[in-house]
Amino acid sequence: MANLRDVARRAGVDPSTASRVLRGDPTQQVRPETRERILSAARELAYRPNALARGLRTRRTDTIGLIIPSLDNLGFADVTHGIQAEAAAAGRLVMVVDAGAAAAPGGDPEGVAAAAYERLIGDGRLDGLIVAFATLDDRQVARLAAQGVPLVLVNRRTIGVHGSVVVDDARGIGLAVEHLAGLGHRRIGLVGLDADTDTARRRVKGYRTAMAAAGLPVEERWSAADEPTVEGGRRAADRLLAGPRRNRPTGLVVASLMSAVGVLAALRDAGIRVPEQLSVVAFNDHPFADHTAPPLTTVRMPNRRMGEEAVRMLVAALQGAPVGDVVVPEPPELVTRRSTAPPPG
Amino acid sequence: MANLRDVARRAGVDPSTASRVLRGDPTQQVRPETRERILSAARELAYRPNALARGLRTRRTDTIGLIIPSLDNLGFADVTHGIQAEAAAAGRLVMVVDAGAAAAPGGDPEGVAAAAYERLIGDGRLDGLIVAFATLDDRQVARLAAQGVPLVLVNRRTIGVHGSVVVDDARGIGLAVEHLAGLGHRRIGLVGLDADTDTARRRVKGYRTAMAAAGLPVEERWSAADEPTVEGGRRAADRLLAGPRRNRPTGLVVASLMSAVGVLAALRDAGIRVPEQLSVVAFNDHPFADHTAPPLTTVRMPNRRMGEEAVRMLVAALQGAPVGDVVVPEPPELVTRRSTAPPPG
DNA sequence: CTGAAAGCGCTTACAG
DNA sequence: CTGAAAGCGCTTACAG
Repeated sequence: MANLRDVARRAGVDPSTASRVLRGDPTQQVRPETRERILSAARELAYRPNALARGLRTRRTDTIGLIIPSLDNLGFADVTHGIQAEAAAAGRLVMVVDAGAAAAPGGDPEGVAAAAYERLIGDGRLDGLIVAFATLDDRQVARLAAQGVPLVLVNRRTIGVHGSVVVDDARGIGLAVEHLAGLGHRRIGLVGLDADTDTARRRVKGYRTAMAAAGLPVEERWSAADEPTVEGGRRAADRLLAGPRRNRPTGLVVASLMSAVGVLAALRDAGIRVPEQLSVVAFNDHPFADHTAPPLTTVRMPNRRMGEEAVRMLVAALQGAPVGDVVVPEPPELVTRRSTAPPPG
Repeated sequence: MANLRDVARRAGVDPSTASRVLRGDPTQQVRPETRERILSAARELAYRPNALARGLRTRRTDTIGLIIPSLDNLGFADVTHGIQAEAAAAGRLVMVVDAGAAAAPGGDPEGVAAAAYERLIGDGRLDGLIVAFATLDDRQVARLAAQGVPLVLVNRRTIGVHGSVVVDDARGIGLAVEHLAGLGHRRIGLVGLDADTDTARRRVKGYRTAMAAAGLPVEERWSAADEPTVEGGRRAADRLLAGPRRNRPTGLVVASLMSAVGVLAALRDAGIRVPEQLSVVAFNDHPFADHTAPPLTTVRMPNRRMGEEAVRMLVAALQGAPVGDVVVPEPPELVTRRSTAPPPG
């Protein structure tokens, strides 16, 4: 593969001149004919600058890292799409670390994420990092940030760490509560997230606020597993069903799409009809919600925007702009499908 | 951030000596006390070798690229898992190019894939490439291979390109046909893949072979869209429903999981009950098949193994081993759920 | 057992 | 307008 010296030789110039032309250096004046010679030499040799050499010299790799607990979380798919698209638009490569997939069977995704960080960041391969790990321990996030690596949090915040993009979780949960209340439900439960993170807390808070605003009593809260998974949702629903039958909620807001699918499955197994006996709304949308049994009513959060915004913020930060803590302004939207109806009786 | 010189200085040795110790160079003898000094200097300084410098020097980056049409194809999720897990186990980073996500809205994923290839490979950031792009044009694949980049194809083959891992597609489709035939179906249709690729062809061939073996007539084949998507499946089913009512198949084998979901949706919209009036089997499995309406009977292909195998082959190739064209030996498995039953009447 | 030198392929002041 | 030099941080023959 041809390198810069080859191009320069063929064009009869010094490598430094070739470099200036090929990089489009705006401060340098180069005679048009020289530039032409260099350009065609490069073309003829199919020259591609070596990213390693360039990165070593410039300390920029035009690559950003994305640390994510699992690519399998459908509620989060749009975030990834937004990140990928915006990165491509900004000419950045993205290196994805799917902690769940990379962890050994039965292994520890957080450990993997941490190790991946160590490797990627310490390595010098990355200009910066997007951390989309809502369940990652705050201290771990703080440690990453402390290393001085440009870092943007997505879908979470941590005290002390600046640079984050979130959606209005409270408003989203609120929409779900309002929807159920509007249908006439009075006993509305929340299947939340166990993790003690800002994101989980904001969803719970949104639930409380909306319930209060609707003049409804805050029902006992059944928490899903630490991870927003189908299994977590299933267990949460099983716990709910094992409880006393009276005063059981007639409507459930589930704080993650994956858990909602598990809730649906548990209810089906228990012979409880949705929505006739119990209504279910999921936080976060995905095309698959059209195809569950029954199709799930969801709150669509502006997740794609969240992903795009995170890339924009990181790229800006790499260029010296101050990072902020933004809430994506695009409002959540209720997507009404078949899993919600007026309460029984 | 500390570099090798810092470590060497602190340990009172030459950088070359520090390098030998830190890399665990087995050919070199180093006095235990020297090695200890170096090791603790590195520890104290939290030294991390710069991957760019090392890669520039050694021409190895321990990173492999993965080009994939879309991370959203649930039928393919296990392939990605296998790749990620095996790469992590082999100490390799993986750079994923999700062509669908990176393409501009309405843009051309194949173009994106090609451009990404150009950039990544020409760049020197990658040691090799896994191409999991069943619909990518054969010529494009051939061109990639011709560049001399170590490359392994996953889930596809191309004449002239050596190094591939596939599953036994024909056997998988055969299992589906046998399942339906065993239930008593005689008119079994195939919703195939449009793409003119080896993979699509092997699935069609599996269908013909299995039908012949069961003594059944080969039904007209309704092709799905080029891409294995929900929409493609929906359109294919609509086309089927628009045809003459008599001789309509009572059982359908759908050559991709995503299309099968679309088929289910179209049938539901048309008021056709599954499985009472029409049975559906999907090629490829995913936990979500438990949650569709109705839950989908599928053929589980050894996709995870396929992904793992691809990484192993690529890593071996990078160490000089010859590449082969392997079919994953693990047999496909029928996962019986609710979308199949004996034919009506 | 360890050091000094060269070089991977770039970019960027510095000259002229 | 263009060239020569230095250096990014490593590794690896080559000496001794």
